[in-house]
Amino acid sequence: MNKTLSVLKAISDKNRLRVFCALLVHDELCACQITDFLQVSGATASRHLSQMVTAGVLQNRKQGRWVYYRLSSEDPSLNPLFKWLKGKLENSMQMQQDLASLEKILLIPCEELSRKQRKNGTCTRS
Amino acid sequence: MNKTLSVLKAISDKNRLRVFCALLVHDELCACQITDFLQVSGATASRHLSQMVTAGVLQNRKQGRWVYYRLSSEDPSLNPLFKWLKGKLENSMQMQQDLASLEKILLIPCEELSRKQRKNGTCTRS
DNA sequence: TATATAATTAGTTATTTGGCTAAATAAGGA
DNA sequence: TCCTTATTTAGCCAAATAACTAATTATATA
Repeated sequence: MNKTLSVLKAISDKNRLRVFCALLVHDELCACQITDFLQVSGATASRHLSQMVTAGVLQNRKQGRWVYYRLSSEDPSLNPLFKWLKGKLENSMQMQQDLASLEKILLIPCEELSRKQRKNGTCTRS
Repeated sequence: MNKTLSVLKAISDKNRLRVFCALLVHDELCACQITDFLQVSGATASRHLSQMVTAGVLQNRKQGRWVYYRLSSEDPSLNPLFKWLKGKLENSMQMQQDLASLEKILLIPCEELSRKQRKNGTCTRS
């Protein structure tokens, strides 16, 4: 039960659920892209992401200085849950808006995103 | 998305998930039985239950002074989630223990359960 | 009608959670 | 090697949450 609870907690926060949705569509996103997308500090994004990894919802890989996140394929028993969430969320307004803003973010190279984040101290969409 | 979030929040607390599990097996339980089962004050149980009703996970019916709760059948789109949870949880240790203690609770008439709860002020299993 | 009582709501308190900044870590390039 | 920099961790604070007791509401029955 505790394992299941941590999975549920990992997706029952708005920002974490938004990340989950984003990864339903774009199978891999960099930490800096997720930070820009959520409009929170890098530290906050990082904490959300690591909670999701710990719960087994996401997995990550490091490539140079960048860390890329994707939905975990480790535990196939989560698939029905993922599928259900996809059905529930794919037509939500929030998700539509998020996907639109992601399109723009994905046009910007990671170096530039990170530079902007460093400069702004905290989240301010240019 | 907010609707889905409130469903997820409704089941991502340990005590609420325990209630959910109990109702997977016993399709209807009285508030006083749930209170005894969770070993919390009646007020606390009541708040958990009403949160689950508000989220659309449970429904209730009043019969005299007693209120009976069951899983909601209002929104069939929740069924896949319920089914998934059932599969994940039915073999958990916690659920086994909970079902065992429920068996004992169900032998006691509601009047007596409530009297005990009133007397004890707060939760203490006899 | 008055009393007893099951459940809920109000009000309080302690804990948890989510956000921030600053410091630490890890990796690439001069 | 030393510097830059993407991410994570540590430490702090405010808001949300879950627990309790006490007060209220709603229902049955004497």
